[in-house]
Order: sequence, then structure tokens, then C-alpha cells
Amino acid sequence: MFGLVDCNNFYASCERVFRPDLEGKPIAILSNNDGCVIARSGEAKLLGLPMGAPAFKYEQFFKEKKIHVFSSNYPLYGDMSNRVMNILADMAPEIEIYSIDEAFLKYTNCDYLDLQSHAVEMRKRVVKGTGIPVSVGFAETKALSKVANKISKKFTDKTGGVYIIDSDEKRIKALKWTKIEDVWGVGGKLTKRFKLIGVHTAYDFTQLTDEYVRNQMSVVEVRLKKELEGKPMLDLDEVKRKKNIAITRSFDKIYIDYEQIKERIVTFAVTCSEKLRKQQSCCNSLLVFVKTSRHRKDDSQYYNSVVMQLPYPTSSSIELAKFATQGLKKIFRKGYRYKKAGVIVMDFVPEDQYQMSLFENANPKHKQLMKAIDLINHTIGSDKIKLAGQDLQKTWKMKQEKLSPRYTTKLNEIIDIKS
DNA sequence: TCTGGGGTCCTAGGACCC
DNA sequence: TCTGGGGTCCTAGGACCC
Repeated sequence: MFGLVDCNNFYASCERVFRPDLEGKPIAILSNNDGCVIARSGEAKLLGLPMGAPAFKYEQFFKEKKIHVFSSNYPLYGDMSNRVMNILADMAPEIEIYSIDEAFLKYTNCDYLDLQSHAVEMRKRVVKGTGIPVSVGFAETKALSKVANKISKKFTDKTGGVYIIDSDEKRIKALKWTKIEDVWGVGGKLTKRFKLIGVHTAYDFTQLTDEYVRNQMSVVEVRLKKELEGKPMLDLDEVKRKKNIAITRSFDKIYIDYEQIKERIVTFAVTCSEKLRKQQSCCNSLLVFVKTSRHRKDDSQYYNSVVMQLPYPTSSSIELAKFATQGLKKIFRKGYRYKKAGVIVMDFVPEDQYQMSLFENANPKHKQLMKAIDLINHTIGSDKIKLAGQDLQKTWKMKQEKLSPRYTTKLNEIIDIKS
């Protein structure tokens, strides 16, 4: 059996753990730059606050409906996520951490186990250990466990947050209840096509023939269909090293000067290299892009990107900042009003086994230098050591006006019980 | 004034090989 | 009149996920 555990309204729940006064109150979390709404508590959803709502258009709404608004606090959410995952990993034989708030579990040869009470116990332990409420769904395949999870969440009163699809009757009932657009792996485009041919529920989908699905769509949809029929096609994915790492940001304001954008690009490249070193990879190429704001219709629009092939694989901040700057020079055009830029590193090799080249190789001193910098930044605070190309004054060029404390990762920001 | 960020997988088509 | 067959690798773009 596969299980899917999903944290309920995860970001909002994280904020609420340290603000028990917000129990039962509507909460909204904003994206980077306090741009738009990316997470809502159940109460906020009921008030009709849509996902993706631009914050500046909803200020009045927040006030009227007394919605508590937070800037996103990733140090907090990331740490809370780790705590949840640790508890799950303790209880389940196998686990795949699927996203910051979701994990697939796998149970083989566990007939002795009463899954129902096991799942109830799991919910209990997570909420006791972290304060985060979770929903649990079990079924024979990953796709069905997603469906089961959805049901457990939708009918919490009846299910207590746990639902198990363990018979064909239950499976069919669940599929008939599931709208096609809510199936895992069916997005906007597929929904449109499905509806054209009269497929409105997950059950309708399973009534098509494999051949039809294969011919009209692709192997991806065939796999999905079999999964919904209870035939496992997808196994747990082991968490491997990432294949790409991207740092892309909208700016706090419009940038016009090359120098300003260069500073951002260098900072992005440095963050990419830190993440690369963390997973012990080197990259062989790097992409830089810049763009104007698509929301400003009067501005002339510009987007451009360039892929830089590196002469040798590296994870050195100095090297990647250098190549990223070279890339920026190729695509920067004077006269545009820039709002966003990014650096993406690609084509990884493990750092301990890359091919040396005949004429040009990485400076061996960099490796030790980076090690020292990482150690210092890790022990006495990130950004203590920077490249000269980075802005030394500001550490974080982002609008975050409603940021909560980093309760669990900063000693001087821990929760105040009595003052 | 103000509208997010970070991933994966698959497919079709081009370029190349023998 | 008539011009083969079978591969691999790479890339861009699309679709999806959270």
C-alpha cells in the first residue's frame, strides 16, 4: 500500500503553531516581495480569498475580513517540514518526501498492520510533535493514495483525517466522486481535452481504452489510468541530487542600470554555487536571464536568456559569478526597465568524479577557499563572507513587511511565553 | 507603487552516424 | 519508372507538480 500524508494549509498552520491566538482566524501568506497570496487557512478560503490574489489589490479585503497576513517565512516552514518528515520517517518503512508539505509512504508485506489505527496514530504523533495537522490517504497506488488523501481532507468530520481505499467498491466510488481536473497529473490543458470527449470524472477516464489514451495522449496518461485502476506503475522516487538549481527573483523595484542587475546576478550565482556544494555537485553550464515586467503594458517588453557552457565543471562561487556576469553582458540591453532576473545551473556531475580537461582546469585553491567560506557562513551567520561583486550593505532585497520571527531556527527569535 | 519561485518528465524534430 | 533502413543524441518546448 502507498500512503500520502499532506499537511493541512501548511504555511498557515506553521504560523498558527506559534500564534495560538490565531486559532480559528483567517490567515493568508504572501509570496516573495509580498506580491500575491500563496497560502490560506481554511477560514480564509471560506471568505473567498483566491489563490494568487495580488496583495496590493486585496488590502481593503484583508482589513474588512480581518485576515491576518504574513510574508513568507521559509526558514520557519523548512524547519517545521523537517520535523514533520522526521516523525513520518520514524513510523513508515519507506518514505519519499514529495514536497515541503507532502510525503508518500510505502508499506510492503505489512499485512499484520492495521493501517487505519496506524494512520490515526501517525496523525496524533505529528500534531503532538509539531502542532501541524495532517491528512492521510492510503491505497494501492500513488495516484489513488492522492485521491484517498483528498477524501480524508474533504470529509474530515466523518473520516477523522484518514481515508483508506482498500476495496474495488471504495475505489470506484472514490473515482466517481473525483472530478477529472482534480486528478494528480491532470492540469489545465488535459482537463480541456478530457471534457471535450465527455470525460468529467476520474472514473470516466478509467473507462477509456489503453489504446485510445496511448494514441490520443501519451504514455504518461496511460500510466496514470492504470494507477487509477489500482495497478501500480509508479514507485517511490528516491530523493536524489537535483538536476537543476535555480535562483530567480523579481526585484523590489524597477532596475535600469547594468551595475544594479549585475549585483543581483552575482548574488544569485553565489547562492546557486552554495546549493551546488551542499549537494556535492559541480555544474557544466549555467543560464542567465533578464526580463521586464509583463504587468506594465506601457513599458517596452524584453526577455532574453543565454546558456554559458563552462570550460570545466565547477561549484566555485567565484567562477560561477564570473561566467554569470559574462552571460549577463551578452543579453543586457540598455533602455529597458527590468523587474526580474535569474541564474539556473545545469548539467551536473558529482564533485568527486569529474573529467579533467587537457588545457584548462578549475583552480584547485577554490575548493578549499569555498569550504572555508561555507564553514564560516554556516557557523556565524550566512552572508558574513561575500564576493566583492555583491551588495555589502543589504542582505535581502525583498519586500517582507509582515514577516513572523524564525521561531525554530534563531535563538533570539524564539517564542515568548511570558515577558 | 504594487502581480512568486522552483522543480521533473516527455515528445517531436533535427542532426548526425553506419 | 525506380532512390533504404536503423539507430543515437541533443534541444526546445510543452505539460505537469508543489
